[in-house]
Amino acid sequence: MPPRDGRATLSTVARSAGVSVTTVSKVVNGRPDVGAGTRALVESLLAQHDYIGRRSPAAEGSPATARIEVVLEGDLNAYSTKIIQGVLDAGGEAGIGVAIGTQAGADASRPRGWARDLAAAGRRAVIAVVDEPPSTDRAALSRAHLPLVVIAPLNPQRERVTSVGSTNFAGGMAAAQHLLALGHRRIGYVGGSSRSARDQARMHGYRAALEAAGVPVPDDYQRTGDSRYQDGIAGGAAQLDLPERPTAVFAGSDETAAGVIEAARARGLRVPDDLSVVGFDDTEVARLTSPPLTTVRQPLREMGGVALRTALRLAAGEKLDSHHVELATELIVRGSTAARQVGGGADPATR
Amino acid sequence: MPPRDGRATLSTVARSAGVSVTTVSKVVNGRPDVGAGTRALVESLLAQHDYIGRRSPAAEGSPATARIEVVLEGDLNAYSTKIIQGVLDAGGEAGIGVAIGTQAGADASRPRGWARDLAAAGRRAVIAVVDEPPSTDRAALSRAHLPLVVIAPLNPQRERVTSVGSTNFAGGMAAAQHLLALGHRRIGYVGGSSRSARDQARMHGYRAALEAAGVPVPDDYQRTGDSRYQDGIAGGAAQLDLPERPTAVFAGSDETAAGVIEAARARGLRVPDDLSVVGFDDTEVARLTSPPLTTVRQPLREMGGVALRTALRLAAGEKLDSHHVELATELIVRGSTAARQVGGGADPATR
DNA sequence: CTGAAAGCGCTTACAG
DNA sequence: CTGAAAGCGCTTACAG
Repeated sequence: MPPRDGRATLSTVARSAGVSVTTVSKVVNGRPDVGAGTRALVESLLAQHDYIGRRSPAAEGSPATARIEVVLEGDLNAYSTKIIQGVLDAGGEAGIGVAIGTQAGADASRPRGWARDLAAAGRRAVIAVVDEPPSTDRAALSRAHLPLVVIAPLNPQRERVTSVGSTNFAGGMAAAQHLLALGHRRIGYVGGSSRSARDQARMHGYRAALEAAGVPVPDDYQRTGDSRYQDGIAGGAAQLDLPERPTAVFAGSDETAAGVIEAARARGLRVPDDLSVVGFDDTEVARLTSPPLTTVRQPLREMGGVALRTALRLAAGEKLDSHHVELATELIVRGSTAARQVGGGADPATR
Repeated sequence: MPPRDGRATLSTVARSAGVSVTTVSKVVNGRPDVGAGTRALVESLLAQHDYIGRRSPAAEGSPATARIEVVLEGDLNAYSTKIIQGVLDAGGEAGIGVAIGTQAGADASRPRGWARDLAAAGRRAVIAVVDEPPSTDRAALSRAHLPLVVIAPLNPQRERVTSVGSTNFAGGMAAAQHLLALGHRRIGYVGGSSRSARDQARMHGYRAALEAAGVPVPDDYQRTGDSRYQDGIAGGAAQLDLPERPTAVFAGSDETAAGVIEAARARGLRVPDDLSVVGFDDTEVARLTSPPLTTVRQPLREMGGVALRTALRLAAGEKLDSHHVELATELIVRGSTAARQVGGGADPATR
């Protein structure tokens, strides 16, 4: 009986190639004893027929078969690690295997048949921890009937892509309000790109809090660039070297905040005595800085879990209420913020 | 021809159960038309023989089929992340898919048939980032013909397990020699458990360097516990509160070092002016402390890559030259170490 | 409830 | 380099 689902068998392909099943089998298994022309012909027909071979009943049933593919941008870091932890946790609970994309190249250079291979290997959905999913990837996944969920994209609303994020605007507001409540009035911002709606929301939350409190926000107190350690050092340096330097800085990520702390230390300024610093994310970094970092927690693990469950729901053909969900951020107060010093902001050399 | 690798087939199980292949097939597929007693018998024999069914040539061919399972202990952290990055990189180069174990429970509580399920899902080998692979896991993997490679185990030589580590003794020596060269004579150690050969090697490397230089190593300068941030705070605090506190501390991990830096900061001591600190690992943490951390680099990415290639070699049935390989550590000098201050070690309040 | 028989998809030793 | 033939592991319609 031929496979009901219309999947190609060796004999389908052999017939259409006009060769024997034996020969097709050899090509599939990469045996050397096949003529070059024959091999090329058979290979093209295998691809045309989307041949994926006989399914293994064992693998079908196995909880170890990876159902979810996690796609990353660049290297793993403290941020993506927490998200992945959440995906793994939720996968473990659901009895679902999770594979991490081994990206030989960048997203731009996915191997041919990438999405089809994922489907053939048993994936049911893809979770991407990326700023912007390339449209080529989205098209390929859609052809392979693999739903995609993006975690914390730069511009969640712009694309018609299912995504999970957090309340960036509220987080930025909470950070600034915390600093205002500590008596700070000169509050700088060092954050991510202005092309990112995500980072814009954080910055505008900060601005909204300051404006509501009647506190001015000079242009040179707002610095946007990338969100890495080096950007924190550069942005922190620029602000701390101002004639009227801020007494507090809200950084758009924990890494950036670590850079700001280092910029302060390099200038002999103490955190939090001379400078309060608030980060964003609450990755492992926030626990390890000196002092430990006050930060706006993004529930990254939870976001990973929501992404996994959403992905499974899409794979099961369910409809979603909304294609974008945001989880609440929360201010975590640690040791990097303190009440504004009397006379704070003076040059430490004059003390 | 029966499978060479000794895997059970339906007929193996049928013979040992004294029933037909048909009946065994029905049990495997959960068909209802099998007597309860027969089903129970067959099921127990399937388990006994570790039956995993025939391999799917389909999934065989797909580069997306996860061939390697990475097993973790507890949550992902900066350390395991770098290793996994190395595994992913090497997997990408080899065109090999990598899955991360979704451990619902701890290692102790692997689900029944764990290793068998992995084999059925196409895994060829397992890489464990764990202190000690439980013998139950090792037995299960061996029955499922899945080779195991352990990365940086506590006691690499003790077990007959293939493992990849780094030159811990040499690393400890390099750290201490660096501090000695900077003029330090009161050099403390805050490191991992004394039950761990890995941590012992680091400590003895440190001791060897000090003894070779004729520098005494008082007992209360050597503190062992766990290797986390909190242990660094506690260990750092204990040493910094000594009547004659060290002017430099070698910490057994970057996290511990971050804790020592925090203990110093909490006491108003500046790093590196009042206290030099050397870490171990060179994870992302080392870049983000203030000041950036001088540390002994373990080539964690490379170790992940070597583990992957070793695992594939074992899966292909190759013999290894050695069941344990160590990659070289290397001292990375950053900002947390400096020449001993003239008068260094005095209470800062008296300056 | 059980299993002999037929048949599928695939692989391989071997003849040409 | 190619494929007919034998055979493996598995499934299923069917006889008892």
